[in-house]
Amino acid sequence: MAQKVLKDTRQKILTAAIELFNSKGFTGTSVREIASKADVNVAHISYYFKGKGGLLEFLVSYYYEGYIKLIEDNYSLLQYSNVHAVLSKIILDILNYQHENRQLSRLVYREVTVDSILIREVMTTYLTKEKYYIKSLFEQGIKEGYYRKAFIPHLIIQLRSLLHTPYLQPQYMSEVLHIQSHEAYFVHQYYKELKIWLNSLLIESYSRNEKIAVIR
Amino acid sequence: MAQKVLKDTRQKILTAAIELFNSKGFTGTSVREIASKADVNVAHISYYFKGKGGLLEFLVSYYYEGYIKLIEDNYSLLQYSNVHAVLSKIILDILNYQHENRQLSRLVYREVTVDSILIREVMTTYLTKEKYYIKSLFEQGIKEGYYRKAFIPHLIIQLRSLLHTPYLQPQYMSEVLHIQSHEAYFVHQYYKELKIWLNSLLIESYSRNEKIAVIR
DNA sequence: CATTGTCGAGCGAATGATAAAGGATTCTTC
DNA sequence: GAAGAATCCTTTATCATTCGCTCGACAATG
Repeated sequence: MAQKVLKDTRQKILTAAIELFNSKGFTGTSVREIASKADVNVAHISYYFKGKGGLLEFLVSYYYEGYIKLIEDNYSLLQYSNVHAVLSKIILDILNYQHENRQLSRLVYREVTVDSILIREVMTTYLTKEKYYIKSLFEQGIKEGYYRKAFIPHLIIQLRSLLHTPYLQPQYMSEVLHIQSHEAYFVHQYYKELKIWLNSLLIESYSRNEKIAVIR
Repeated sequence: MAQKVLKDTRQKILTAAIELFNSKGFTGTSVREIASKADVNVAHISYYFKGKGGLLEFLVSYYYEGYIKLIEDNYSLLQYSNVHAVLSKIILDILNYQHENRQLSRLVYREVTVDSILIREVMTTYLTKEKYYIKSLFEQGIKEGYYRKAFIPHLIIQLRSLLHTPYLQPQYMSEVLHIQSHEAYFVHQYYKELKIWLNSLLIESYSRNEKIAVIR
């Protein structure tokens, strides 16, 4: 009877869980809190997600599915473009992806730092893929003479650090640095910074005349 | 009776707590686990630290006390040195500090990303100080013409990202990138990378002839 | 003796999970 | 389209654990 609810139960649980996991952490949130915030019966969480753990697993997988797809899509454009342009575009897309999924980003990046079986699985699937693509791009860039020689794993950790940290620490960004990282404008601003970092990898002759096109 | 125990109860609790908070997170660890691992009675935790929360508070404060002291000590050397040298030394010292307190670093950096009253206090005391010193150094560097003009808060978040992330994600470092960030050698290697980043802030004339001395 | 440290026991509250039963909806078959 | 079956969704109530914390007794120390 009555009108159909706008959000179905499943989606309401997800929304509430993201918000609570984001602000209180996974282990710091109880299923009753989630059910209460979602205005839903407690049993639904087990019904739809096989318990609290399954809920986190779903969220993490969902996040990294989109994250990896984004990288793969850009990587496949390599045949029509060049390494530097593709990397730039990946950086921009990841920033936007994080911006659109701010709460989810923070909780995923945080929970991924605890020791657990789930996390180990995530690393061997998604994060290994991420590494593969980024590594390939840097390798090609070096091979083709665009980028200076460097220890690639160190480049990867630097890139990841720079990309993720602002979205892992939004309260620090706003309350200490007074940067409103949740505003869309931040993405543009910060993207410029990361471009500078990426350009610093270019060998001098290329960085001078900007021979390499940039996708905008 | 018997011989005096090597570690006193208080210290045993701290050691166990660091290990458990590090691997399972604050809310993911119970006081009973800590007491059990420390081979100590549960009541001791409340007796010495006023409960589990007080234990975390102590650890976080302890960590940032050393962290800030390190920065302040270097900052005070500014009168005998120059901005670039001081910043380089701070980077190296922080890396070493994190290396010597690996488990504590990870747990502090993780717990600092959850919303809580404790964290808000930490930010307004320690992290504001950190920001003050780093900001001052960058400002002076720019004013004196060493560094290119830049938006300083963005420099700070970049520096912090690059410094902290490897110690926030040691499992990622080892299992995905195959970098043994827990070995002392990593500090030296990674320091070179951060020097490159810092040098990229130098304006061209300075970066070319390396006029500015580097503390080693 | 007074202070400090240690210990076991247990309190009340909260935790994650599920069984059982009923309701709602969809699908099958005629 | 109607009757019945099957599936899906929702609710209530409750289970067994585990949570953080503290009380009161006891031992060690100075």
